Amino acid sequence: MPDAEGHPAPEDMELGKIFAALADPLRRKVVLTLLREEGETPRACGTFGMPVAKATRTHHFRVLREAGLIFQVDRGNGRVSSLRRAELDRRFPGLLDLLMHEAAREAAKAAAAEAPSGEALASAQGDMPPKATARA
Amino acid sequence: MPDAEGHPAPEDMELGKIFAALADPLRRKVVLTLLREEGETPRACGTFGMPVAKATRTHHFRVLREAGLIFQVDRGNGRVSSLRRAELDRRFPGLLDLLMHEAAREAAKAAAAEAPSGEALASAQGDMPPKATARA
DNA sequence: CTTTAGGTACGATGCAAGTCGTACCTATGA
DNA sequence: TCATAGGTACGACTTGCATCGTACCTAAAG
Repeated sequence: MPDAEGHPAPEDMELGKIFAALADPLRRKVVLTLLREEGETPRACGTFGMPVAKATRTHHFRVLREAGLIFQVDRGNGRVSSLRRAELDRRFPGLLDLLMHEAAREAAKAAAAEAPSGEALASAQGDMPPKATARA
Repeated sequence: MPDAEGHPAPEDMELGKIFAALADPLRRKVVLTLLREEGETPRACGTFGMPVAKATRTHHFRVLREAGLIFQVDRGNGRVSSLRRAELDRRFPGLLDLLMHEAAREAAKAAAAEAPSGEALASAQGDMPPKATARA
């Protein structure tokens, strides 16, 4: 049962909603960013560089929140979002690793596209060790 | 690059399409069925018990095929579908485990709803060992 | 060869999702 | 106090998705 702010309890999270939320590339990027910056100073909602209007941004964050992926809390003026990592790892083990794995793969592919050294290209085609060698 | 029948190569599979395909409960059920019956005699398309019309079934199978989740091949009269398990395990490691884990959880939850023995109910709330104790 | 069963193609429809503009609310800061 | 920045609520629009009926195709069965 969700709380007043619309955060579902782990046992109420639905895989269908999780998948639907992560099907959108913008929302996937937000989760990835949160995943990478875990432990750092929490980000404000509008600092993710989403190329959409304010209202659309609110919509995307609501989808992420109601699916159970992120936790939002008011902080003075704005509102900060954080990944519900521990709960997600329990409820959907392997989900976040899947996202990280794909992000690493895409980063390697992008690197190979700019510096086609053959070696990087080959590793971009298959699977790769969890080592993100992004270049930008 | 997809082949003539619309099967994408592993390196062309997109996580967004995979998530979008698996966001639908009917399609998720098909993948789960294929996953459970791996190695058995291949199923025909229409034997999955989908409560939809023929045209709708074709649509769902096309989404699964074009996402890269299933492989379809004509066999005489009908057409049989099989899970692209090896390729999926390489390209998206943990994805199928995630589906199996959730299926086991839902099976345990359904069992607890009919036989509330307390023990099964407690295991249905948290995580559980990969042991599907479905009852129907 | 005709029938029949399994699937696809095409077009139509209803609904949900992504997008935006505008108005409104709430803290912070001048 | 007033202005401003960060977010939400609401309504509207557009696109895509799930659904279906119908027509058509192909192979097995008779």
